[in-house]
Amino acid sequence: MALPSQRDFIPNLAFDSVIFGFSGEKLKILLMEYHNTGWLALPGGFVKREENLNDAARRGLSERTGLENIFLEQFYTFGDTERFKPEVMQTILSANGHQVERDYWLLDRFVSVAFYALINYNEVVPTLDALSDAIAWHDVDSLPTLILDHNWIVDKALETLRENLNRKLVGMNLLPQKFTIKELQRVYEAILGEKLRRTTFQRKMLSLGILERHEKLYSGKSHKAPYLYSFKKN
Amino acid sequence: MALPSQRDFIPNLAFDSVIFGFSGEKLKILLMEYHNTGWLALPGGFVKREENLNDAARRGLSERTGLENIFLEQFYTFGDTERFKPEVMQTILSANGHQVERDYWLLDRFVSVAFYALINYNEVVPTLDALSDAIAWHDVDSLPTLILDHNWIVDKALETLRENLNRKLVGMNLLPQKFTIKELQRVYEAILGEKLRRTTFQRKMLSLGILERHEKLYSGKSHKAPYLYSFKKN
DNA sequence: TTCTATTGTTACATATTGAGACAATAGTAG
DNA sequence: CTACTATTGTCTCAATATGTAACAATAGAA
Repeated sequence: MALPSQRDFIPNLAFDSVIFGFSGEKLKILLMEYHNTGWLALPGGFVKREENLNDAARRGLSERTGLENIFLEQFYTFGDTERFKPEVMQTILSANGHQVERDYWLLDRFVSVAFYALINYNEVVPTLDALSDAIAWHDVDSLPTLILDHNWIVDKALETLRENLNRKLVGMNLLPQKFTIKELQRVYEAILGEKLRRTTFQRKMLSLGILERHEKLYSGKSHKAPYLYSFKKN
Repeated sequence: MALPSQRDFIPNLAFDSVIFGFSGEKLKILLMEYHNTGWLALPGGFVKREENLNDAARRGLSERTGLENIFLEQFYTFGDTERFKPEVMQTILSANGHQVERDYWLLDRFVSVAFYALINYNEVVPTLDALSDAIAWHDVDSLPTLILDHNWIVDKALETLRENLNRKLVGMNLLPQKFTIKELQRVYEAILGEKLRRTTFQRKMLSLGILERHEKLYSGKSHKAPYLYSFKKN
């Protein structure tokens, strides 16, 4: 597979995406594993010369997950010189059988705009890119070491997610359209990393007036069935 | 004065700063006026090849205000293609007597990382840059039209400032070290754009336990003198 | 000494949240 | 069909936090 050409992209500028999903129990993110190195990294990409920055990230997200219309937001731009480790990209490229010149554009310094995305775990079909041979979900609370500053990027994404949880009612994007309040509570708990009180959470969510109540969900378990809810359209 | 050389900077990447100050009554920002055009713009600059992104913004801030150790934080990266209007920079350059080639690097597309800064209005000595002939404070609630998307950048900065006001106790950076609660209240009111209730505000601030009480401030007015406060270190 | 404007604090009503109690109910075990 | 269990939806009461107003203290002016 051909490498991306410098001519098509803005030099020295990249994006990386922290793609969050919720398994039903734990908060997870998607990580790429690079061929022959075992190295793990956030999915990312480059910005085309005639493309909006945010559209580039959305394109990358759709290429990796097959999903459109996803919650996606930038949260920080990483531009420290310590990011500049040409030997990392060099190794990844040669592990893929690519010989490049010392001044090849991908070996240069990159400033990376970081985004976080919230998606419905069950709808995704993770798809590889040219340099990777695996893409998989990993628990955010027990991540392995990632390349460059990617662990730091994930930490910052989580921090932003926590801050935006109530302010932007962001939790909804991690669930299917219809869900129980218990499931919503588990999402909040996974993001905040702490247990919440059931009755307080239920009262709080219902009092916001943003939920629409639907039919009950019969799980087959021997207890009272919870109602399903969806978020009101605007 | 010589133009910046492409060789020293990362191409296609800029930063812009929304520098907030508080006059005692109104929230203000610093704007540059470009020579011979009357155009107004946010102070900004470019990132040196061996310089951290955040350090570049801090350098630009210090060049414009003479201040070090300032509250400075990035809040968004603007990367839409509509930003790309080479005729704007072209006009600014020729108004300054610079003839440049069509492919001159400053005429290319730029993605701009935007920062906001909070400074003590009275300590600043606004300083010009190479292309401008005025730098001055402007009321944020009655801004003129700025070049490119700079009005939009200011709006987003204000929005971020409002969101961070309580969360990060950011208001303190706009005041001198010692201040009265009334002055602090005026800062909050200017940022939020609404009147606050005196007693509630006073109780709230004191209950946070972040203020240290000092001597009284005798203003010469005929009424009870308020206490001066400072923020506790850490 | 009286008066005015403003400050710091208290008091009470109202709203929000913490913590637990309780009835309703879907299935399971007898 | 009845007793039992786990979980849900709702209510109650206590503990906090906030809105609103009252009030005493006080720095200077008249």
